[in-house]
Amino acid sequence: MPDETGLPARRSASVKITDVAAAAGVAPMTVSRVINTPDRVSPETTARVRAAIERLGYVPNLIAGGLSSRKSRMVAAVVPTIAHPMFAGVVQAFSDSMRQAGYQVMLSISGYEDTDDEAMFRALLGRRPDALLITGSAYSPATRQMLQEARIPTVEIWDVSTRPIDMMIGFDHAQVGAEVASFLLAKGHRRFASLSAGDSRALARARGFRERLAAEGLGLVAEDIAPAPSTIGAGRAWLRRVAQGVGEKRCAVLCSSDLMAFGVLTEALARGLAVPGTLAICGFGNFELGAMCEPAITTVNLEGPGTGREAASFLLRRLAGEASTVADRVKVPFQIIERATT
Amino acid sequence: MPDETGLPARRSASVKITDVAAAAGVAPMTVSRVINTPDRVSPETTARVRAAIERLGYVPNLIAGGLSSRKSRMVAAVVPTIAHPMFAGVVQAFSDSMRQAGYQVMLSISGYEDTDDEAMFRALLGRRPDALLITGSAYSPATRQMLQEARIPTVEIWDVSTRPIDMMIGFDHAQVGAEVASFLLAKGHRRFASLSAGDSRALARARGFRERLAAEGLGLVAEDIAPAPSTIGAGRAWLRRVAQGVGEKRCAVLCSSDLMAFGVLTEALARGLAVPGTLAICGFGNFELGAMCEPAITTVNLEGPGTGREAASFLLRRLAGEASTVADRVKVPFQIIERATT
DNA sequence: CTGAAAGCGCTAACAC
DNA sequence: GTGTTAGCGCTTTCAG
Repeated sequence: MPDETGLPARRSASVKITDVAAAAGVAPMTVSRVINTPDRVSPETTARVRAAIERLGYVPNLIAGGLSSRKSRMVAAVVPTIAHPMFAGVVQAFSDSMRQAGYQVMLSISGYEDTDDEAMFRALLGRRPDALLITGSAYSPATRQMLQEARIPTVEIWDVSTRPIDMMIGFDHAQVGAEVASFLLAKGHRRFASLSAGDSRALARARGFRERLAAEGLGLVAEDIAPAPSTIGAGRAWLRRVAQGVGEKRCAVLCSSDLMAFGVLTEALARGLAVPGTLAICGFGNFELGAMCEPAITTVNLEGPGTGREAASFLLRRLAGEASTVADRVKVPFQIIERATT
Repeated sequence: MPDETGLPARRSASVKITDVAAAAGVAPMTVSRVINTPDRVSPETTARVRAAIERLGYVPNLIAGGLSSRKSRMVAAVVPTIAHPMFAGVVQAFSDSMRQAGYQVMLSISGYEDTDDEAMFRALLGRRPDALLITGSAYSPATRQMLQEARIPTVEIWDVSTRPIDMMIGFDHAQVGAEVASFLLAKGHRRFASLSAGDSRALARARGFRERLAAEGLGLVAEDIAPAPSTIGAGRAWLRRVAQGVGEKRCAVLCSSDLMAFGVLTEALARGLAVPGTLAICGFGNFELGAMCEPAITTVNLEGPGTGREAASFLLRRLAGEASTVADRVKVPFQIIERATT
């Protein structure tokens, strides 16, 4: 008799391990072994079970398995955006590495606004990820406590300024700003401007930049903030607004990203400002765009994909049972790449 | 007596519903109700339970709950890359919409190579997502069957050329190519070239372009393929290679994306080729870059975020119990946006 | 090498 | 409005 759907011999709504076991004439536990520890099952049994799995189209319920073994084989990743090449690269590399090791990534895009991070992390931790990747450190004390009590390997990337929850891969954003300032000073610049995105790390770079200049007794011709994340449009719009003041004499500007820098560059060329003659421009992030445009943009290199891979390897090592070491707190090196805009 | 860790009065390794129930003096089921259906519990009880939850730092195990209720409240999303603004936009919008509705996104970045899609989908479906977003349609028959047997709402985006598994939001890539050809013909062009990324959909656009021109008795001066995904660098490298042939007489080129188009544009300007005088360029995707660079690039607009949001709303509607309708097969409109490079 | 029993942490279904 | 019972589909543990 055909079932309700009218389809002939339809497979059961969801094939489970007991169905496979019955079909293969073994205990459910043996099916489980064939899947998870095949070397502990005889070749003949394995073959029979495999055939049954194939025939029934069995897809093991990892949720049920995870509940039992207390391992979800999922990891959570939190980034502010993936619209930026930097974070897209981090997420892509991280996700590749984790997937190869059998982990599935739950992605949370947190945005830059301070929305309810506690609710977000609660939703994440409720799914019992085996490990956690977090970008930055703008969480509340309550959230911090929740993360610590989750007692899972956690790596924070993209910053080093706070006491870490667990592991950390990042760098000092203020230091980047300061080093760019030093670099530009060494090139003979004396007039400066800064265009920053409104997120805490971009602002830290702008601050480092400003303070290093202040130490030389120099101020900024313009110091502006655009909503995060930084965009090409924000760069163009900014220069359109400040071109009069900034463009009247040789000036060097630090931008929050190569995207913004490209916007400033494009607007400068459209206005006939010489780059780097009248306006020197430094970006951040070393995106393909900055390397490929004309003139190519001086920037700060950071290895997003490298960070993603390293974060994965930190977590995987911990998941494999290795203890925490001091080396789990890594300062990512960065380099200023001088190109044609300075 | 302190526990093994030596920490004073440390909270249990993991607080569970029975702990909260005991602390509040109620049954576990009542705790569950306070969390999931608060209106069915008296205010006093709710208050007591809430206090216990707070005090113990209870984070409900959604995995266990999901196993019981057969709802994981997770959705899987598969995209070839997130390094491209188009897919980054789709994923970001999709993930926002789903998260607002209480769903967590499991992201799988499949790449463009034909790796083992069956293994990937098996890993995904094993986590029993409540719904599925898939980009494109390059899966094997076995995978297709697996997806159908999962019997969960599924939406395929970014293409319409195949018979869908379930819902679909996309457009005909060959048609896009053909319409760009018509557009360029109408502008008086008679010499053409095409630079395509090597993925099936970009190739379909290139084919549509070629065939529409062939119908007019016109061939292509150059027709090249670069590895997917398309990049700025590939665009520059291509023109460097073919500049002699392509640049000797007025020519119009179709690129797989605005990124590639920007690469071609930049190389053209660097070589002193007039754009659009000598070389006309059309991109695809309507990325910010193409709109903001000088000269701005003619492109095909597609609303990535809109697609992501619509995909989410399709799935959510289905998850809310609404039946499938014909309107679940949507052809996304696209428009040629004429800017300065044609 | 294989199996049986017990239970992971929660919720559906049914009492009361 | 609240509690009890019986699983969800798998793996752990212990026997053989």
